[in-house]
Amino acid sequence: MGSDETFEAIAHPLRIKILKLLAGKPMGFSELKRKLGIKSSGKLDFHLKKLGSLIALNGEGKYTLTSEGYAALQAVITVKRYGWQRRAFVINVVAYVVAVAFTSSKILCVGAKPIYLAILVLATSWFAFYSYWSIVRRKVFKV
Amino acid sequence: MGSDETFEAIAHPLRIKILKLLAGKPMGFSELKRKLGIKSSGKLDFHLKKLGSLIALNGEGKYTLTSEGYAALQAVITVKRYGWQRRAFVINVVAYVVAVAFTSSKILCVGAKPIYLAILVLATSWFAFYSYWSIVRRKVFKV
DNA sequence: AAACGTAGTCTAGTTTTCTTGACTTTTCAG
DNA sequence: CTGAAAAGTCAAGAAAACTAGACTACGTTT
Repeated sequence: MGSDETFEAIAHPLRIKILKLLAGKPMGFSELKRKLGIKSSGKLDFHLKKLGSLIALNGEGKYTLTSEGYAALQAVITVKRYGWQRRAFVINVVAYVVAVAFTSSKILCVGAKPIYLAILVLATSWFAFYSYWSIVRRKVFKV
Repeated sequence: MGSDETFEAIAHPLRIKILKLLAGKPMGFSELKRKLGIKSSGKLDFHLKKLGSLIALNGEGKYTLTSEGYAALQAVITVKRYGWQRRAFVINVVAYVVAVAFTSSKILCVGAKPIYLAILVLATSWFAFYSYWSIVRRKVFKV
């Protein structure tokens, strides 16, 4: 499934709902129909087919998200929450902070002096500020 | 522009082409028409309007990408190249490695013993392996 | 056997999206 | 001033997306 088709697959609200429901747990045809509150079987059939390789049937004959479907849903949720651009920034900062915290704890374990921790904290602040500033300067975020 | 509308805006191949062209340089109406190889003005007009806040007119009356449009295009390109899921993984690992490299250099500057560097390298390997493994185990990537 | 629930398919019609082509308006060179 | 190119607008038709509801098939319950 190319990206064109993926974007098209999630361009309809009902299909996003389906992805969200299936992220909760695998479901059969009728259960989905009930949870979505739709009366027409044809309608559900139509949209399930549009979802293509984002969903699949498991051994018990229930619909599940494929890895592609799970990832597409994550993308929708992230974009809804942060917008397209903020995403990369948030992920980067969080990853850095986690990494530094982890590193700090390792360093402290072997009895390093607190100066190293201070340096890490300063480095983190600098990294966060610099990242933010460079993004602001490039006017990447909306105002 | 909400994410639903953004997904819809880029759900058509021609509109993705327009974004790509405008990423190259700002263009006027006729130049876009020529580059896209379409004869109908109405068609171009229609799709430009669908793109909504992803594009805007600059001072010279040429169409340009807004920050939102640029970000949407980046998303399309990234999805095309890596798929939905690999993206977050790649960003995280790269961010971690950069962060650790940066931290290492700071630590070495103040004359720390090489043991700290070794710990960082081990931690990095562990982080990379663990991330990869947890993703593989959850079958997030396609095979 | 009859009724019920699940899991759909199929068709026909509605709505929305997309495309065409004719038309307008502005700008700018000759 | 005139003609041509740029930059659109608009209405109408074609195409695609969407929906409703009837229909099938199969296994379970009564």
